Amino acid sequence: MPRPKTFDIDTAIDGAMGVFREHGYEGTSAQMLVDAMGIGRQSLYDTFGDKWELYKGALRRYATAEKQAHRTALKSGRRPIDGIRAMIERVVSDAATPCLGVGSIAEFGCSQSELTEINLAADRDLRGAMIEQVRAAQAQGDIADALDPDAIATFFIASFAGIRIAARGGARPQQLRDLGEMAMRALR
Amino acid sequence: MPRPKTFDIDTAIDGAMGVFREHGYEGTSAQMLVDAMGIGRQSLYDTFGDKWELYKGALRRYATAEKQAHRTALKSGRRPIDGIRAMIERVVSDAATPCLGVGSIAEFGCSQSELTEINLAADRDLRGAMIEQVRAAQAQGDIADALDPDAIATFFIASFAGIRIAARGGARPQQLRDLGEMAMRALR
DNA sequence: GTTATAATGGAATGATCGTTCAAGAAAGGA
DNA sequence: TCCTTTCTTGAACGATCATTCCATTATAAC
Repeated sequence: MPRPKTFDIDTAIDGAMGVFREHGYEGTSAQMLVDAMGIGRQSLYDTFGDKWELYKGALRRYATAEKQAHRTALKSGRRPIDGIRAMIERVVSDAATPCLGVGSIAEFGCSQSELTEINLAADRDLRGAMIEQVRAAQAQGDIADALDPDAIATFFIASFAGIRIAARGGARPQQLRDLGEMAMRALR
Repeated sequence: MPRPKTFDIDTAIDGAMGVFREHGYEGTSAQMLVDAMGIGRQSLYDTFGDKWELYKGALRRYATAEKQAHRTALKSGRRPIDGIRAMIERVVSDAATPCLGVGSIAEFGCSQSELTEINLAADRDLRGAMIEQVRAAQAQGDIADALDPDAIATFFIASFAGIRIAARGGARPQQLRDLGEMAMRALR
């Protein structure tokens, strides 16, 4: 009978994710992946296929985790607007580590349909939760009724990308907090 | 006496810029550059040194051109707020083509000081013009006095990055226009 | 112990990378 | 005409790339 796997696949993917987040797809070599994942080169290819497949796996895992974190923050707090604020503040305080979603879009745009599909699926899910929350906040008078919830969701996602690019470009924490404040301000 | 140069250096750099904008630094090969620039490979290395030097040249040229375009839009219109709106609308309507500034930051972050310096220099210049314009708009009551002009400038720049990433991710023109509207709204 | 699989590490493959060498064609000033 | 330089082209270089082959060791179930 077979010897069971000893290393955890998700842990290995997390290692790959870290490298891809920092250096992008083209900027990452197989050797960097081997080092960061803590497994042998052959195990890498046996388990994940090739570099591209591994990148997709990392992006998939990142997207679902990030989406979940957003939703959790969104549902936190007593009032709907509190959840929205919590979501923004989480992005602000986590902006120091690069975002693989933004990275993949900056690097590939829409040219790789497999990536676009992954990003769009997470986007769609998250957008749904956002719209729901925005509607609730509007019902409580915390967000202007004139605003279209869908446009606000788009605005959130774009603002997050803006904050993350700002952070990657060297913005200081205070500036990032101000950006979060400005985003909140647009809702009134 | 020597034969004068036949190709225009800036035109060649523009060709390189187009490739770098679309594929990033690592995703661009020397052959792609030769094809896009319309010059021989040897001329490329004779004139520009190497790929990295060429990338810096392209970024430098892009940054100054972009900064200038921003300033021109900023100064247009009768009232200061009109200039601000024009600047935002220009970003919205040009968002279809990728931004080399955003691309360089997404790809390298702050790890390459030579790039950071180029981006920061343009940023500093542009920020100065923005602050001036914001103060004028505040004096006319078109932007809330409570807002710090410097924070608004940061917000503009981050919003532009957000809009451009959104566009690169496949956002439709209407969504981009909405993003511009939301950015304007945060100023009230 | 035997067997089947997991996993590692090193060497090798073929491709592509950025870059340079070498030679020739083109073009203006003398 | 003859220089001198520009520019192009193709071949070549060494390095690195992703990937695979191979031999070896380790560990579980039988």
